[in-house]
Amino acid sequence: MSDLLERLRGRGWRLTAQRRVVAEVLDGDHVHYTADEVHARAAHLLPEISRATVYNTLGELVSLGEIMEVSTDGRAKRYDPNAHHAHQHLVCSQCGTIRDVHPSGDLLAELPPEERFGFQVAAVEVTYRGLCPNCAAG
Amino acid sequence: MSDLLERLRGRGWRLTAQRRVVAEVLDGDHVHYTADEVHARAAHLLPEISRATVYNTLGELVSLGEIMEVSTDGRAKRYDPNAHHAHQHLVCSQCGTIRDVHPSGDLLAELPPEERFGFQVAAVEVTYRGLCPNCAAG
DNA sequence: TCCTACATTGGACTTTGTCTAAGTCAAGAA
DNA sequence: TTCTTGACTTAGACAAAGTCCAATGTAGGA
Repeated sequence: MSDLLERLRGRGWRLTAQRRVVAEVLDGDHVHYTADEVHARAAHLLPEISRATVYNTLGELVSLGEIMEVSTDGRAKRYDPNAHHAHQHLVCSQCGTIRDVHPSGDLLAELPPEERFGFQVAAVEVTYRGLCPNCAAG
Repeated sequence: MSDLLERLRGRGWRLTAQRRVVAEVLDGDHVHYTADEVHARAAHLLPEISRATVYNTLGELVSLGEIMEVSTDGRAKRYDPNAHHAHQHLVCSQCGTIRDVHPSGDLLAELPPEERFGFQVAAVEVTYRGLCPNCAAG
């Protein structure tokens, strides 16, 4: 994650305490927090940090390609720090747990030309849904 | 669509003017309205209809499996009346236009067992993103 | 026709996110 | 080190999308 801060400084990012704690909160591989969760965790490290700054910082990190926005439930967006490796998501329909997964095959190639309606198709997002082991057991 | 109303009555749905106009608005194949758009169009046919009723009715139609919720942009959910035929969505990243598409292959099968983490995977949602012909031309 | 359980209504409320004006501060210049 | 300046942060107002509730209305069976 210090890599991240270095990279961002290299791109002219002014390095503030607020941005540092947001980056720190997002450190870790299998984390998909909402903006509010990021704010709560950041506030634990830096109590005065404001919601607006968290939203701003998340937005910048998305623009810079350092994190990804994921909306799996039509409610709050979640932020996925694992942006440098292509992956898709597996979501528990009951508790909402999210896991990063790697389907086989070329998902983009599965949309035949006659189903593209002249679009220049650039990306594909896949969400698998089902019951996680915990919820299936309960 | 009168089929729909018959089916719902068969399931004990009380048939009110409000529900009738919501169903009427959703009639048509390639329509993906937001709740607000449904409300606006329903109000054109039945001016006193309230937002709460539109939300209630859409929610019931989703539960009954007659329409599908689609959230392609992290903002308002959209409602897809084409719920009886499996399909996925192709979305223009610029103007937001949505088309129903039919990828080849078995998308569910592309998630290998070792990538399922014990989940009972039941469904897969795919969103293709790109520029529609109009936006690509502009 | 009457009854009643189910449906509708409007408005308050919640959640998620955006915007703005005023104040603060990181980092380069001197 | 201190100064300067434009980028950054803040609190709170605002907006969009959706939920909830108590009061009222009504579809459809008896």
